[in-house]
Amino acid sequence: MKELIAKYREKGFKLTPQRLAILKFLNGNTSHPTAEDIYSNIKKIYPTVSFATVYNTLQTLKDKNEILEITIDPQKKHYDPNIKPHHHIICIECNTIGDIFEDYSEALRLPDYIAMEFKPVGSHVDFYGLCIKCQKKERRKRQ
Amino acid sequence: MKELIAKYREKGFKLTPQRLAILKFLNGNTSHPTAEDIYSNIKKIYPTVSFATVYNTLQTLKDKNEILEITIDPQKKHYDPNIKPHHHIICIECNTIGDIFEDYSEALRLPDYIAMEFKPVGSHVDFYGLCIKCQKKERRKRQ
DNA sequence: TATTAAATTAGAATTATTCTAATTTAGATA
DNA sequence: TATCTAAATTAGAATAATTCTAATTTAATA
Ligand SMILES: [Mn+2]
Ligand SMILES: [Mn+2]
Ligand SMILES: [Zn+2]
Ligand SMILES: [Zn+2]
Repeated sequence: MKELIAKYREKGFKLTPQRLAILKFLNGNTSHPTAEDIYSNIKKIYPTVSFATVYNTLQTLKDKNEILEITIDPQKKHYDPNIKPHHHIICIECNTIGDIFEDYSEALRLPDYIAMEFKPVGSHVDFYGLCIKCQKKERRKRQ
Repeated sequence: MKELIAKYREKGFKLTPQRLAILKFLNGNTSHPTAEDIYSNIKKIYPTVSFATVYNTLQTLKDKNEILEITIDPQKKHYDPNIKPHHHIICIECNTIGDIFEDYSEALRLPDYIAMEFKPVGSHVDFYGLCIKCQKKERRKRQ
């Protein structure tokens, strides 16, 4: 907590209680929350917090490279405080997102022809699957 | 054109003029259009066409595995009539999407620990980059 | 303590997408 | 060919995610 405050103060963040609550919620969070998830969590502590604050804070954090915006879910954006390069797997039933810590960069060579069209700057692998919960539900349904 | 009609009639599509216009627009299209792109193109020929028709047709095509929905652009969905497995690169400036025809499946092995959480069913690589147009704009700006 | 740039807020606006319910029509059938 | 009907189309409303606005508050600084 102390370190969190120190870290963000160093980076020139103005540390309001709402922001701190958001930072605290995100810190070490591996659940890939949506803006709504963050909002409803913060609202428990600061009932008057607004969506604008959540979105503004997320934008600031994106700008300062403190979080990643994840686009694997077609319904909505998810946010990830883990900015170390990694990949994701999403459950095609319930949209739960899991982390994949593997370095595929060596294998993900682009074909030569693409250099005429794009200068690559990064990559990310979306895996699709069924989470255990949804596997169990499927099995139940089948019987 | 004849083949298009034959193909979709076989699959049990009811072939309305609006649908045919959509199918014709999508056929061989490598631009990864959005629903809006499709709508405004079809509107030129059928001025009374509605967004509902575009979305309904896209849904039907998805259900019958004739198109892919692409989630690489955080702003909106794009559609791809090329259903052969391939990957995409998106321009981080203008959102132009290009195709990457490379088979990375061999390299994209999931770590063992993930089997406890997910049963994988597929994967897709999102590449990020700058398209040539945007590279040129950047250069102009720098000078 | 006073100052002020930045953050917060409620609520409106925007944008993408989905839904609804009335109308039309493609394709099957007689 | 005329009739039938399930499926498709439509306008427009509804919903949901996100962004914007403009008034108010506040953290950090001097
Ligand atoms: Mn992650
Ligand atoms: Mn493609
Ligand atoms: Zn699941
Ligand atoms: Zn571009």
